[in-house]
Amino acid sequence: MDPFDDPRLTAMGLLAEVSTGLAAQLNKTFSAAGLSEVDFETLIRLARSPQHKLRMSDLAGQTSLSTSGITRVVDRLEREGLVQRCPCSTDRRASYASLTEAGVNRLTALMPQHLEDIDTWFTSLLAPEQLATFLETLRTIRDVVRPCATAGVERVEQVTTG
Amino acid sequence: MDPFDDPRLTAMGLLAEVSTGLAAQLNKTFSAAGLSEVDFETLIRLARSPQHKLRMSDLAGQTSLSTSGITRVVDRLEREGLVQRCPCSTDRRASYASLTEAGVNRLTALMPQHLEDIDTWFTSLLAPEQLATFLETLRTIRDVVRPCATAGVERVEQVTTG
DNA sequence: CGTTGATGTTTGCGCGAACAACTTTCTACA
DNA sequence: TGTAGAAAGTTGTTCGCGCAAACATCAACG
Repeated sequence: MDPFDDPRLTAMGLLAEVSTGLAAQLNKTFSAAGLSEVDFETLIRLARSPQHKLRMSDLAGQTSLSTSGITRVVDRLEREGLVQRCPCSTDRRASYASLTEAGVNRLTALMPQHLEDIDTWFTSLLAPEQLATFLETLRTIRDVVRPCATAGVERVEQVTTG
Repeated sequence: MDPFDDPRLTAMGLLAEVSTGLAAQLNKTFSAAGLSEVDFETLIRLARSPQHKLRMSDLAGQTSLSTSGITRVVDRLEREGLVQRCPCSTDRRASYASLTEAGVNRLTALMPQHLEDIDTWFTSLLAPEQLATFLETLRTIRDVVRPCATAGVERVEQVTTG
């Protein structure tokens, strides 16, 4: 038998295809707004954080970019005026990246199209209950593969499942 | 109200986190075998193709790499002896990339660990029925976002599980 | 209070991938 | 049959990102 024909490979491949294919579709809207996928990811993480700001390393933790990668992304976004660095009052090593008004505006401008894209290529394809089940399954996996995805949001104690 | 707190954003973010987080876990095994994620993706696509070979552009279509990207990947893999180019008998512009025996061996060697990884971080987390439902949903989305994912296969669709 | 090690961020460097231009070959059409 | 245009693949160029080293600051400890 062919050892490369395993249902687990198929399952994994399917997940990868969906993720990259979906990302490719959403990318169109990003680039129409002059943003890369990474740019958008960075901006939206800031937008969804308290006071629209986050420490550089927390940003790195949330985006699966390295800290040096975040430095460069924030450099670019700052040059475009979408983000600004501001010092941390309690730790002079650290700095916050915070959304500027222009950054909020840029996000706000593309958000309707982005949400429509997600609908078109993802959520509207599924019945409400099917979507809920799907998300529940994703959460199950997420909690295992990304125990630290909530860095900078909260201090969460992680329990090993034994 | 915060316009950046939409369930669709959460859903999309969850899917992205799962996909990248899972990929990061699987990557450990790849690099232990001296392969990058892209290398592995390329090799496995070849392994799962008839006669273990595929035209360069079909390879590009299946891997979401550009054709020039595939050229370089195959350059590398050929230098390592895992893949070899051979001309297409009916079209002298085209060339096939085909797995060498060394390539098959390399894949065979890491496959047990890879399958175990998929189990550990993905499939074993879900009940059989839950997994089946999950894959069904993934197929639904895949068929919409990636209509051409089967380029070069031309054959049948995979067997539906259950 | 100075030294040592840890932590947060930035820079030097190299690799890998996309885009566009180019070469070769195929196909269509007159 | 000859020409135009399309298609497959490779190469030049550019740029983004990760790794490791450097730099700045903090925390601990004598």
